[in-house]
Amino acid sequence: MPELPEVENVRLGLAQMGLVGQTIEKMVWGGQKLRRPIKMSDLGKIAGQTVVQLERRAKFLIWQTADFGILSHLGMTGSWRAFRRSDELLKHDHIQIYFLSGLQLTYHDPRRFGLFEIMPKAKLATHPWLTNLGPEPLSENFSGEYLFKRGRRRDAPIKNWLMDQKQVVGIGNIYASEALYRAKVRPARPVGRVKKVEADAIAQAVREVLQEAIAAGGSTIRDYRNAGGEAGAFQKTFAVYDRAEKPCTACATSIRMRTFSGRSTYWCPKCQV
DNA sequence: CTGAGCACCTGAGGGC
DNA sequence: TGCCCTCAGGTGCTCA
Repeated sequence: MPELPEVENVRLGLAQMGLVGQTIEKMVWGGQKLRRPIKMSDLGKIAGQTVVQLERRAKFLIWQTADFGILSHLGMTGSWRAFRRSDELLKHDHIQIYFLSGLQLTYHDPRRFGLFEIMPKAKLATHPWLTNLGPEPLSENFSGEYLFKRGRRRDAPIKNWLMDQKQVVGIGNIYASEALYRAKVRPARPVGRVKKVEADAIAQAVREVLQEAIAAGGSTIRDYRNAGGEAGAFQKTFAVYDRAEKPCTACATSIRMRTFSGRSTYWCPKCQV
């Protein structure tokens, strides 16, 4: 489900609710494993800890307390919702975090592709989930030049390369198609055959699409909700994603779809070269 | 090493 | 109504 704009909106929402500064009373896990089992012993250690920092890196949410780091990845269908304490649980609610203030956070994830782990703070920096990640697409470290240089002699379709978190993080199936449409480059083009000017256009398009999607509250196809339970709005302005056979908004040509490594991919055969 | 395919899960929606 | 099939915002493993 969530790509960078959705995770960023969850982070913003949690920050606005004042998560930083809240003290954890207890954490409860329902027992169903996500992508990996959650270590029960870790949950007990977190009681009494105060959240001092909330960040996003790639598609991970990172919480820090004085002594611990908490990593959360939403997978395809994960969401955190915040509300005043209540014992009412929905199906697929897996983790509850109770705060002394009365705030409660619940992790909900029907498909259970998400990840959740608590670790001593010192282990955060070297955690395997956070190593081998490419640059943040909205940082200076991601540019057309970076794409052009790193993509040389690579044969993978540019679309797959953009989704590879080792190359650049945060871009998933929706925003890869949307960014390539804006950059006017076909998704099947091998990265190694992307020209420098095109690489510049792609990097710029990635930044624009992600920033606009963040501002629109992310994209909601079915599951995504922010921490307040609200859907995003960026799906209303998709140029190509999920628009197979519909007219291109620029030239009216029928939008084409095919799968790349098992993922549906959309483009305009006339606007994109 | 690279790239492709599949596995991991549940639920929604379409065809019959 | 119900069954069966396909598909879904991700990623990690295996295999050629």
